[in-house]
Amino acid sequence: MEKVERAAIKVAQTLESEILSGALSDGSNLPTERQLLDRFCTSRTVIREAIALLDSRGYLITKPRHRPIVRRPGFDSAFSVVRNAASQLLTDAQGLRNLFETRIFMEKALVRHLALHARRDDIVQLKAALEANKQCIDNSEAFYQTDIAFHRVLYRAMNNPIYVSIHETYILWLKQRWQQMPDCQQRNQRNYDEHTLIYQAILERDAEQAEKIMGQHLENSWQDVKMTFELIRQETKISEAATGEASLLID
Amino acid sequence: MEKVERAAIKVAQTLESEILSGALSDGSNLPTERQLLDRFCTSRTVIREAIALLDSRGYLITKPRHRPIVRRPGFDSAFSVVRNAASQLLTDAQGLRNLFETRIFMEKALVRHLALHARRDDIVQLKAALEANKQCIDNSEAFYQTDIAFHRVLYRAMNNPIYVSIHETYILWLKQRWQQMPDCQQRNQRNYDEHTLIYQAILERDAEQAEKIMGQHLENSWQDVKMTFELIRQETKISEAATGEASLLID
DNA sequence: AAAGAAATTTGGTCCTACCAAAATTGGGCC
DNA sequence: GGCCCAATTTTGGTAGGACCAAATTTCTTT
Repeated sequence: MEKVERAAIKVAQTLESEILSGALSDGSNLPTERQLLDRFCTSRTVIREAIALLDSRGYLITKPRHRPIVRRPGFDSAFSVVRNAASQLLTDAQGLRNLFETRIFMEKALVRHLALHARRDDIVQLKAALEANKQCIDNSEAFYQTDIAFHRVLYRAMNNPIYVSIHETYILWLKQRWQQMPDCQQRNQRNYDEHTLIYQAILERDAEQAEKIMGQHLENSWQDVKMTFELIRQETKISEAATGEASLLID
Repeated sequence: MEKVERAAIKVAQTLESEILSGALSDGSNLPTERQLLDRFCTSRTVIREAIALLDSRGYLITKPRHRPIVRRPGFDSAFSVVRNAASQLLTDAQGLRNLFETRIFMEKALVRHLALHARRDDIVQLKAALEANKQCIDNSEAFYQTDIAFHRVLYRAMNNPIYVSIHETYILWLKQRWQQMPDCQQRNQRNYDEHTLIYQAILERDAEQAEKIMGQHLENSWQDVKMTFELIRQETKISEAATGEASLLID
């Protein structure tokens, strides 16, 4: 179509189609830059630019001094791109709340759906996840993992990989927040209890109840997240005050 | 933290923080590469790499032979990144269905929410969108726009910009499909009727009914989308057959 | 003051070179 | 033969210079 197309884009498109067609198989290494340079009869600049492009679109995963690894993109890679793009929005309290709100909305809808349409197997998995969750109440790290696993069952039950990717993205976004939360066995217990109530509501096919409990559950979680947020604000305030003093001294 | 960090990343981070702080104001041009080169005491290679990075993360919009334009990212830019990343998945029938399924799920949940919590203003906007929709039944292009506008009201009613971005992304993904649909006034009429039923259900605060109609509405839409998909498949089949004949002739 | 021509700047591409980190090779040892 | 460690080669990251065509700016002309 367009004759004036940047060279890197053409190379990237060629490689992209080879990745999609399987000529470059998933998980294998990309040829070295000098090999590609040779093959495409172009400069290393262009090759490296093309690699950067493919990386940004999720066709490759690159580590600083290593050969790029080919990755046939799925929905997860699509979402891995948003992760970076939105990362900055998570430092803003309102942005994070907006995001968390969509999660609440999503999971409320999920449990409603499950309460109405859960199959036997879904129930079994939920039960198992709940049990694993119970075993870890006294271990915050392990509890966090099983907590995630419990929620993941909800997404998985949709039988559509996109939901799983969405869940993983939420987790990734919230991970840094969780790492700043203090250990609190009481919180674990509360979360477990709420999980149990959700499970029971689904078991009893009570969509209203399931949705309601999930709403409460996640609003409670939000309070935890918000708390870490305010902790940080206090810290920065303190450090600002400190630098303020320093500047006074300088004056 | 890490002493072994790629130079381009450091430059990108510096520029990123300047964009976020407003030192580089939204809409303004980035300094020329040579100016940046001078400022950061590094090679043009690194500068260009940093620019590519910022571009891929939505902090800049670049046109081939022009200065990059600074863009303070919002949720929409975050989603604009997914648009590219997922575009290839839309050529796969299963991928598109998975995507459409999430839209159905989302909008069913939206109308349920609206039926339960719509405020007077939301109703007014829905009514207006519906009326505009009605006026365009005989004009597919205009109908398409008002159709989108009607659904957009649902997302907007959540008072959270993320929902709007999600909607825009769905629209963008499906746009190319719609462009391949044949004009069909009958289809417009059907869609309008369904919109009306949804509106009425919300008006009557009948969440179940609203959700049900929305489900039917979007499943019908899916049939339209799917149809365009099969049209393409037939065409490629035909062209393949043609090339097959050609090769026979060559033999 | 507006329009057009000339000069300058800038982005895209190419090349060469260097260094440190990986990958590969080659021994030497068990 | 198989395994581990050192020497060697290859490779990715960065620097810096060069060239061209497209953009931009400056200057001239009307």
